[in-house]
Amino acid sequence: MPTQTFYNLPNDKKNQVINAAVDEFFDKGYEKMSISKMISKANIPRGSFYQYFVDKDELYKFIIIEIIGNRKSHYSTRLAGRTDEMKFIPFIRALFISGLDFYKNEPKLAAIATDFLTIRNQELKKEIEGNSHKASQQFFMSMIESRKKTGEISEEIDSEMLIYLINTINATFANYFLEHQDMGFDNEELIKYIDRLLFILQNGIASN
Amino acid sequence: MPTQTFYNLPNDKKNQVINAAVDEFFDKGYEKMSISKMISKANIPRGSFYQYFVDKDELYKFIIIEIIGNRKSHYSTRLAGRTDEMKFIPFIRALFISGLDFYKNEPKLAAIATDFLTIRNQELKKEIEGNSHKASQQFFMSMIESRKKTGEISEEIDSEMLIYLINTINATFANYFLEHQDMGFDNEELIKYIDRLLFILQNGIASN
DNA sequence: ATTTATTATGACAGTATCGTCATATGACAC
DNA sequence: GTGTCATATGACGATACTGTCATAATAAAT
Repeated sequence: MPTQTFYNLPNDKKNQVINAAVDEFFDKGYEKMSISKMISKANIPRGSFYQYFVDKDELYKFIIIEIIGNRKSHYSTRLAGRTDEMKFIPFIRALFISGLDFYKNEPKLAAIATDFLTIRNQELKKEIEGNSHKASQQFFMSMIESRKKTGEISEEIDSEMLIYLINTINATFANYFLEHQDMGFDNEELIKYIDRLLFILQNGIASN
Repeated sequence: MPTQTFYNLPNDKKNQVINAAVDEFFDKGYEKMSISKMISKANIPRGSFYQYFVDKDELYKFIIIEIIGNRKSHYSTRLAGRTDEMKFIPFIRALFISGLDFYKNEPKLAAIATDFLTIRNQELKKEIEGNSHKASQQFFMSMIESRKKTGEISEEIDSEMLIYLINTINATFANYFLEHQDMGFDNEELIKYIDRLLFILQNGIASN
């Protein structure tokens, strides 16, 4: 995380650094991202960077947790209120669609967030995931359990596996956009994809 | 791909190079893998390497396509014969299990193959995927279509989306092992996981 | 005006990697 | 034993990046 010095900076300068860092991480990914290049993009002297951050990992943590985390929660909190009333599939649908929104409006941040899922530095990854992972796991779990009681979800379903499946789908959806950015999907089409997927999730593949 | 010089090498030396390359790619992943380090592991002089391969990408292609591709097909051809008689879900089950086998018997190769799915060099990725991608897509497609005719799979299912879902699950299963290697799963437990997942795929989450 | 604390700056040493090239070695042919 | 391939070798220049440190600039305080 940044030093106090960084937080004390005038906003303009802070944003220069943040924007350059986001650009670099977006371009090169965590592994290949170079502090030297980001410094010259941000137009700050080398020494200054090391006054703001200990090293690349700290910069990365800052971008993922503070910058992306905050931006992301802005999208997902729209959902948070209404979860109790919602049925499960519509909730998942809303979740995926809010993911799409994030991707459309903040493509760079979304791409960095997706890249984060594949970084090889497991220690760093776990440190960044921290408790947020457990929290979201528990949130899903209690939601699924309650929907089992109302009969919406079959008791036979393995809850953990369902969570895993949903996260998986969510992650690869994001990946899919990354690799097909050129195709310029429109929103309607994307939502059709989601609905086709949710249909399978709801009904399974079997006839009747 | 390698030069003729490389293919002319005595097997021992060839294997030295292959093993060192596999080790390095396994350790560091495509992005961070260093030719210098692999050279010294393989105990060959720097100049020799450049007599065998143009650069890292060519070495990578060789490892993914020739080394891993061949090894992998060894596992999947066990399946290939019986696909006609099999029902869809048992086929997918067998597919996942053969994936597990590959992972258990060739963990390094499997990890490299998984890492390959996440490389950022899209051009290289597509070049390596080449036609094999299309071929497997078509194979699945015709299988699904035929199972729709027999009534095993509902006509309402979007075939393309189903393929996507299966590939997704397959890929993240592999990822899951990578990140939890320490846990030393036994085979039975793993197959239980697969069955729980397939149950969802078969029946959906809805009650009845 | 001096002192004190904070921040800025960029030259520098250290390290890692890359791809090349001139030269050496070996094997086989005539 | 001379010539001709094919292969081996490792020193080298080029490039890129990292983190540090001595020094300079700035602001605020007395």
